[in-house]
Amino acid sequence: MTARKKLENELTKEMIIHEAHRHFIAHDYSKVSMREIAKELGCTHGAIYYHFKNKADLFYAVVEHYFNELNLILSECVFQEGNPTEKARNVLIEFIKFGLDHQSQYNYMFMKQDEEIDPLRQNASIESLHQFTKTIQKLYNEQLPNEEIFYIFVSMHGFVSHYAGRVENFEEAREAAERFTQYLIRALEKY
Amino acid sequence: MTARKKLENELTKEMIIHEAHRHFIAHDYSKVSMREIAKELGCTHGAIYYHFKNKADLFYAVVEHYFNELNLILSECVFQEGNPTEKARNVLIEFIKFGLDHQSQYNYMFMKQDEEIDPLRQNASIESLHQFTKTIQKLYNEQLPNEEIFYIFVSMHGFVSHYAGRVENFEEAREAAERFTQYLIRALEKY
DNA sequence: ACTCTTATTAACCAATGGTCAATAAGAGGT
DNA sequence: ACCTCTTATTGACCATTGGTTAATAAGAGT
Repeated sequence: MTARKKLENELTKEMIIHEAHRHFIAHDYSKVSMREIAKELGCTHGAIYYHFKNKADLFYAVVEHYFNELNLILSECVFQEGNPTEKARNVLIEFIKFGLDHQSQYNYMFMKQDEEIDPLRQNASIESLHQFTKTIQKLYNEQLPNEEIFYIFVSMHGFVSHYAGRVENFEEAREAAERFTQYLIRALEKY
Repeated sequence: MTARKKLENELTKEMIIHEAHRHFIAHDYSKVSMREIAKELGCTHGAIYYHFKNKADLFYAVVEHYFNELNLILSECVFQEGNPTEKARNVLIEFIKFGLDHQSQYNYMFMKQDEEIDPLRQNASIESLHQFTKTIQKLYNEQLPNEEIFYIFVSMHGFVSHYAGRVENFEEAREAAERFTQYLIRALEKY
């Protein structure tokens, strides 16, 4: 059976995700309504429910992209120039940069605890921690205790979640982030 | 003018806060409705709006108590037995304990970024950070750079917000918390 | 008795997430 | 051309929500 030809203005999941994304980066989950999104897509909100089972489902489809993006960023840090220390610090910086440049997403990826959303997101967020640990281990020839890396992760997470909402983007917290990552790496290497 | 005698079943702010508190510790802010609270108080939700200008206002009245409690806990740590290092670590432990034993509240006190709530809470949360800094400084004879203490605060905050939702209470994370605080103090004293 | 203030109700509003029967319209077979 | 199957979409509908407001009840002071 050949795939049915899309009508002129037929809705696709991608179109919906794209539009939803625009709204979720601008406003909190609870402030974004399915009707708003539908309006801008030129359809009724009922149509969205044909493609996504509910609001949380649509939201997760949006956030999933960000997990992929973050994992990519982290894994690419290894191939940049510099010694292990510099590279490791860069991993931290990039993580923080991601967190502060995509605050709403970060919020949902790592912070928000909401039954409505959580089951879907749990795995992806653990996966990201794994990715982070693996990356750092590689830089230090697997010599560090995983626990020590976990401490770094947790602390870095604290930095992001503290500055989120207080600054608009990473740039505004760059200096603080640089000092903080220096502090973290120092602690790591003094171990 | 003598204060008007309360009717038999007249509503008081305290009654409302008490009932609201019961709901907010059990469910997320967005899941708690003014009508639920009113129902259990035996009044209509309109009556609550006479005492509190809106839901966020009521919520903050609930959370305010927790800021006071936390500040009290932190300030009392100084008077316990032990050397400065032990005392300092105890401050961290107590902070984490508070965070993990009152997760929903902690969430709103330090994490949630919501225009609806934020303006009210901003000051109190900064105040808590001040309290923390002052306490630690006192223990180390004002010898530390404030920035270093801030790093500890941020990291500790990261620990709490990572474990929140993953454990039920402080007890379940006690061992991890003890190792983590050791790590933090070590980093602080090696400065 | 009258007035003032305080507290509460009940009806109302606009908005929300979600459901569903009805329907439009392409695809395939006859 | 006609019928049928499937897919996509509408629009009416529902319960629930935060919030507003006119009406009202009732104690206090004069």
